[in-house]
Amino acid sequence: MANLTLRQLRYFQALSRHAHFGRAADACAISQPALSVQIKELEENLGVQLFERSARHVRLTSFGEEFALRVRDILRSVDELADMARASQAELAGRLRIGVIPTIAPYLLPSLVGALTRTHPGLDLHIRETLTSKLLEEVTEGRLDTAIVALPVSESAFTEVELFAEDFVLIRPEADAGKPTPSGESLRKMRLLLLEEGHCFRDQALSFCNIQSAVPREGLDGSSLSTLVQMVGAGIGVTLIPEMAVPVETRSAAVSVARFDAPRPSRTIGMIWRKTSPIAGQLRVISECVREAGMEQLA
Amino acid sequence: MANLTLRQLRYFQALSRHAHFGRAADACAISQPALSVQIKELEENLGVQLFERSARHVRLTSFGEEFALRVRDILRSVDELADMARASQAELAGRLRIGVIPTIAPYLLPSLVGALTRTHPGLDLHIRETLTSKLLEEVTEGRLDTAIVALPVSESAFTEVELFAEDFVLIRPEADAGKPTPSGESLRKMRLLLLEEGHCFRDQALSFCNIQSAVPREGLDGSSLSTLVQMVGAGIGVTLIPEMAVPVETRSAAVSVARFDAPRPSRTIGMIWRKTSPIAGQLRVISECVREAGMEQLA
DNA sequence: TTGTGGCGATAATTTTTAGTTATGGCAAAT
DNA sequence: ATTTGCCATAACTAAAAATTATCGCCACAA
Repeated sequence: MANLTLRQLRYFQALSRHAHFGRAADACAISQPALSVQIKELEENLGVQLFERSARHVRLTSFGEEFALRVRDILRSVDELADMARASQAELAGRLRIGVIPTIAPYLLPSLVGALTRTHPGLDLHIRETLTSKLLEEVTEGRLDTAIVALPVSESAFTEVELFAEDFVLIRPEADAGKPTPSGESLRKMRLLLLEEGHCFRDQALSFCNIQSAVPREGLDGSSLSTLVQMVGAGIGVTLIPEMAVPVETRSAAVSVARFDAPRPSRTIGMIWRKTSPIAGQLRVISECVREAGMEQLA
Repeated sequence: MANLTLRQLRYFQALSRHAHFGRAADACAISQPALSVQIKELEENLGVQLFERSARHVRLTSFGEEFALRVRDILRSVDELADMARASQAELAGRLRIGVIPTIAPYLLPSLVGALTRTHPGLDLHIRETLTSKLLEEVTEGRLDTAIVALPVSESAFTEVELFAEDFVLIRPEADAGKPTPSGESLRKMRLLLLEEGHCFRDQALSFCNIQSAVPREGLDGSSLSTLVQMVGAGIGVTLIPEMAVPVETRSAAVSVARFDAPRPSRTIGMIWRKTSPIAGQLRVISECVREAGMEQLA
């Protein structure tokens, strides 16, 4: 016994509406025998007569009437599936899950979220801030659509796009303002305050100073750039922060900002997503928005 | 562009459950390429990617997840259609619309309804009592499944089954009890009370008396057998009623019952339905119940 | 009665769709 | 570098659904 098909249900609906095989077949754009056969098979599948045929009339049986009610709902639901798909096709709409590293998020998100919701009102933004390793894991698992991190990530499963480069700047106590800017190497002799293990920026900073991250250090780690800057203001030491954090973090702290001479330390910020992501196209558009938001912050 | 099919939705569901083409294909009892192709066509139909395929994983897209929810409901509804059909197959269940003529209904229905609901609890009985002409029309239009009427009806679109014959009896004032039973012909000279125009029993009675129904008569028509009997009790005249009505109608009236000698007047009661009725089989079973109920009344 | 016309069923055939097996390619793992 | 697992593609076969042609029934008219 063959299976129930949507086609049969559609033909059934046409016939129940027209109560005439010929006209129903026309409505379905098929020949009358094709309709007859499909209706017959439908009835055989169900083991129930749906229509009563007499020489003069075609009429739904009482079972057929009840059947028709349910079929109507089913066909409507099916058509809605297609509608739903079409609606979701509207570019840049629907849920978008972005992960951002902590040394970018506080400075980039305000303008980024504003820009995205303004230009793409259909977007349902979900933002998650955490360390790079977790972001990569979540993107891999499909729990995030994309992440904004420092490049390179070098995972072959990901597409990487570069967004912008940002320099590192030295934050010193206010009293040090105007003193010559030390080199990376000479930072090793100062009390350099860094983020906790796991932050990519910690490693980037250490690398600039040519320090092995394995070297044990006591009590000099902060959990955020903001904390580090406050510690500098309290005279505990000096720190490095990315350029983008400068306006926010130095606004209300008694510190001075020093920029390095070339070769200036810097990092590249980029966006990544799974190469297999179905919204790769949309993500590329999003990445342009992110770049603009970043450039604006850096200007 | 081809159409969405239930098959595709079923395959989609399997794949969304197994997240693996090979295993999902097994579950559907088809080969892996067949599944791949159908899923691909589904995605092309919708114009949306439902699954994200990477070398290691198959995963629903976020659209796919939403899609899956709806698909689940749709497939359940479709399966229910088949269930519904199967359930309706249980003989003698579901709605049954019976029409009955007024000169039978009050006497037959109590025992008939009791018997039917007792022996076939699945039945949803709808009973309508009206004149034969209306019953025939409603059966023809499919608004009734069957009707209990006096035969013959002689409509080629109907199946007729004879149920039982019932005699006509003469109802006279109590004072006439024991007097010789008059012949049909001699009734013409008495004040014969009859039902209104339209009742088949009126015509049957007139025919027994060899009276043309066209003959005008003044003020002697009653709207029910009960009224006629009451009128007889009041000394207004005599009347004929069918045998089946005797126990009920003469119980509390000051009248006498006289039965005719052969050839005794009688009529045949039967059941009719459209030859094309899908429940012809069930109706034949029902007709046996009706016959039994009738015989019981006549006993 | 005897056409006759409308209408649905059936038959024979073709076209379309779905499925099979065989094979390819790619990324991950050894 | 090679193997392995897994999905996609190709070529081909089987099954399903159309098409056209035709039949048969029944109501209605001549």
